[in-house]
Amino acid sequence: MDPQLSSLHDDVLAWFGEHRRDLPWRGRDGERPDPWSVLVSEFMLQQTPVARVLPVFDAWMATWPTPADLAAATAGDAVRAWGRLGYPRRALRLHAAATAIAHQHAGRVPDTYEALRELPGVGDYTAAAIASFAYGRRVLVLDTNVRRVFTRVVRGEQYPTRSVTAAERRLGQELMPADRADEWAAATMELGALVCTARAPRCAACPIADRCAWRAAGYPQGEQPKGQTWHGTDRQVRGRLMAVLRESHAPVPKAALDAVWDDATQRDRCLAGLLDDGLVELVDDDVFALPGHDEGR
DNA sequence: AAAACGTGGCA
DNA sequence: TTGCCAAGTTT
Repeated sequence: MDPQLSSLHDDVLAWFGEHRRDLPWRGRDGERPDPWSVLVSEFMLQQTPVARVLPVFDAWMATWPTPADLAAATAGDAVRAWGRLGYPRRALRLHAAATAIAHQHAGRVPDTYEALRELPGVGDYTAAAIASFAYGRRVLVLDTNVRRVFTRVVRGEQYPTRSVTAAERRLGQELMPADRADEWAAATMELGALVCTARAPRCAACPIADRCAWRAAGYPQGEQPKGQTWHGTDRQVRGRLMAVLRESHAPVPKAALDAVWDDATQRDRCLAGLLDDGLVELVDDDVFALPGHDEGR
């Protein structure tokens, strides 16, 4: 084993041992976490900060402690419980994943990357994360935190590219330790989340600052991909429409939805999009609700 | 393969 | 106040 690599592992893992956050989806004192908890948390954490996930996660697991419990609920119940986490299609896909697990996997969360990857809403990152954290498999977990850490430490650049490159995967594989790969994944993610942050990295607290290529190069500023616009977009309109549906337990007349946005063309396009996505159902003439509102009564 | 897809906190 | 950013996936 390359001694430099070995000491890199040691330093990062030692730092993790001291600064690891005690999050509810993580196992206690060396024990593996519940795979369902890992899966639910990973869905919620897609593009959403830990602090906002915590309360919703707790309520979710109390309501649906197993995949079969969620599968027995309606999709609308899932969307409503999702609350204001954002990207409500994730709630729909989590519900669909639970249904697939209940019916095609005997209620057990799959334990291989390949099987996980088949579940709705589970992409490369999420499949790797569940396989690693829940089952200890030695798979490469590349999230935005890990990518940023590797890009800075090894490549000497401030920001990773928009999408994962083959070179990045190669590097990630080379850096991955033979043992405790799951701990390495969690540690490098945590380092990116707590120290090697996007905006104001806390290099003074970094266990590997002495070998960081970006730091050694004098922190050259990189080009940032252009940010997303928000005001006036369909996403904003969809968000407002969903908020009305979510907060009402009774079906909603179209007039109530019309009130959230002036531009009728855009508003109707967005409502049609939500219907198409399966986030909204037409329950009567000009009356709408979250999906499956009248099932199981 | 670029673009769509929510939300709220923080600088 | 505006813009950035957060454990991505899908089409």
